[in-house]
Amino acid sequence: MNLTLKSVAQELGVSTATISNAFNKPDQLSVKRREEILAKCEELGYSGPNKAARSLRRGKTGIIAVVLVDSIQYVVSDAIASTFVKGASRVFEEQQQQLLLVSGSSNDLSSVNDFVDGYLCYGSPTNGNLVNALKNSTKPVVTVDFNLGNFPSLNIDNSAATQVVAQQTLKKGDRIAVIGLRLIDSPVTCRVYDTKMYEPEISITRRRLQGYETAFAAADVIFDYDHLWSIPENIETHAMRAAKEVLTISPRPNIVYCMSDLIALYFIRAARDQGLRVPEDIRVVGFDGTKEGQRYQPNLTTVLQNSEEKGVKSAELLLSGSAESIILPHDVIFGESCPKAS
Amino acid sequence: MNLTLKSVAQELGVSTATISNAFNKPDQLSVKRREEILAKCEELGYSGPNKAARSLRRGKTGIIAVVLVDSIQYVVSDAIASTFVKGASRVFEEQQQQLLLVSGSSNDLSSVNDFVDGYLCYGSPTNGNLVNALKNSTKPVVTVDFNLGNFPSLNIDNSAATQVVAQQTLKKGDRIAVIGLRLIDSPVTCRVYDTKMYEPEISITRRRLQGYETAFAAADVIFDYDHLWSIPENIETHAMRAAKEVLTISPRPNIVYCMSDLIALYFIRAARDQGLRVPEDIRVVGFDGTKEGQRYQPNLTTVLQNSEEKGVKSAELLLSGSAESIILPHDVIFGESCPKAS
DNA sequence: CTTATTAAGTTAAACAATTAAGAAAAGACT
DNA sequence: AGTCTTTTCTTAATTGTTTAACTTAATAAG
Repeated sequence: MNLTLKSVAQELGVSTATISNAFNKPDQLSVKRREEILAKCEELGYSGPNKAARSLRRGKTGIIAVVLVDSIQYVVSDAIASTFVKGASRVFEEQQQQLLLVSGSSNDLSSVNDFVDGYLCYGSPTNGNLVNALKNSTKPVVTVDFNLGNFPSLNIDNSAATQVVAQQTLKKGDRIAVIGLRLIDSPVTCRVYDTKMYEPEISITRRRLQGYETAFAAADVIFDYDHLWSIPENIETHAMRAAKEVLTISPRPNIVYCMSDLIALYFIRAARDQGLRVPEDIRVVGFDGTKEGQRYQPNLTTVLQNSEEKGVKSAELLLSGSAESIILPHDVIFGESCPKAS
Repeated sequence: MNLTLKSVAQELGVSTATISNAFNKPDQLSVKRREEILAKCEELGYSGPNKAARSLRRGKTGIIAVVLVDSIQYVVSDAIASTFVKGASRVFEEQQQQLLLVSGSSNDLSSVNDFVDGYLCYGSPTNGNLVNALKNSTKPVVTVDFNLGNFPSLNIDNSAATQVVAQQTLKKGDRIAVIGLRLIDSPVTCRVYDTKMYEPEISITRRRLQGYETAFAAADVIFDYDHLWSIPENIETHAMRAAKEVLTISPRPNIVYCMSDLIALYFIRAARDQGLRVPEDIRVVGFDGTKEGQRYQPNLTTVLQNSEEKGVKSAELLLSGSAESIILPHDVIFGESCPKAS
């Protein structure tokens, strides 16, 4: 037989309300009675009110869904994303909230919606169904790295960051290439040309591109989208493919802006495989400020964003119930892969 | 106003049972009526029966807890563990089960127990409270990399693996050191000496040690626990610390068995920092068969275990309800870091 | 034209808690 | 002693479903 409030109440000869209060509202009964009850529960092996029933009645579950726009598999193997989860999970642990990891590829949230108190969404939601599901949510939502309707969000100023980097690295007469990440809705690595890109609202990388473009325009450097690549995932295969394509351009670009450190590192590798020197023959800029990028020889010129802090702040934002959005600061790091232009 | 079965039923002038059946048991009502109902629900924005209420009534939630003995932060940053999660999550996705990641540091499962249908537990449960919580669970449990009571489990034969590796690499007169992982209950890197180690039942690394010892004994090589280190976490800091301590032994060991590839790689780095050659001056053996270990120069002699398959098989085992335990096969790889002894 | 069978719905009792409102007992105050 | 508070506990409604058991209507069989 399963233990319930009712069965325990019977056992003790008190009402179910009293047992419930013993667990939830200690001031509603005498100290002595409360101790009796808790002792008896311990003895019987009753571990407290059933959470499903409680949440049904209360409308709260104590579980927060962390929605990862890319599949769970991706996040678990991606350093940036996993650091984000690390930060968020620390806050939830402190505030006694459980964390439910939800893959954004799952298209709808109906299967978990009733078990969670809110959503912490990370990534770039190129998945329209998911966006709709979130929009229609009656529960609190915080978005990270993208904006959605009036939901509070947490971002760094991506376009300002790339604009500053480009402005301070670009020289007159430079031949530019840009390797972007998820700029267009395609499963393959390719040039962008005139393909319709994701909207800046939704895509951080599109905003990064805007920053570059502003700087390019200000420096009177011509930049066409046939020198712009988009890779679908931040992994070796795609990065290498794009790098090799970039290196076939004639005349060869002498500066490459990459939208992640990972892309930048593989680009350097590809360039060296062809006997090119970085930064002498070709300068390379990254984005993220990963440890790998800083340890590498040459270390990367990049934008440092503190992913763990993103996790922490966004989790706090969600739990606070505040409706404000937050812009986190970032740092521009000048490394050997692309020295600051004087 | 919240939409419920009841409110939708009223709107349509039918009973709640009929609406429920429209969602759960299509054969209990006419096709026409069912379509009417589903259309109306769509129109009203009712997305189906509330899951909390359903689980209260049914006693099933459709959520599986993946319990990570180490903190979530650790797993997310550890390649082996994250590959495991990757495999498991694929199976759950296929079988329409949600995955709830639970940190084993949370000491008890009462906060999630009512929301899950079962537990998939990964790691070495050095946390006694957690072990008790699992033992008392009334829900299905599958353990991976350790055994707990009569619960079905999934393991590779750790002691056989290390025994074979040691047996085929050891030479007469070798001076041995072993760098273990979580062999004792300590937060610091240190020699084991006569400290009480975890039981083999619970600790895969203790079982690995047993394999080594069997081989050492068979080869008539003396091995004392003052040449045995234990590091608390599989990360750079601890690995480096242990490596440096090992390298101070005089006379210096000429073969080191490491209980993970990560430890082995950092050991090689530390040895080279001191001008030593691997394998000429000192031979190094790893464990796990990671990509990094195979790509490195020299590539590692190690034991390959397929973590993703572990995730897949254990998830399937849990969902199948079978009570059998599984021993997965492993491979011994001989690399340049420690050639096979002839 | 009965009678048996099947189909299509309804009723009402769980499921395991929470909580507002009320009752009884105990203490405090005049 | 009588009245007013406060403390302590109980009653009973409520949360959103599922499902066994029942009713009614329609169809098939004899």
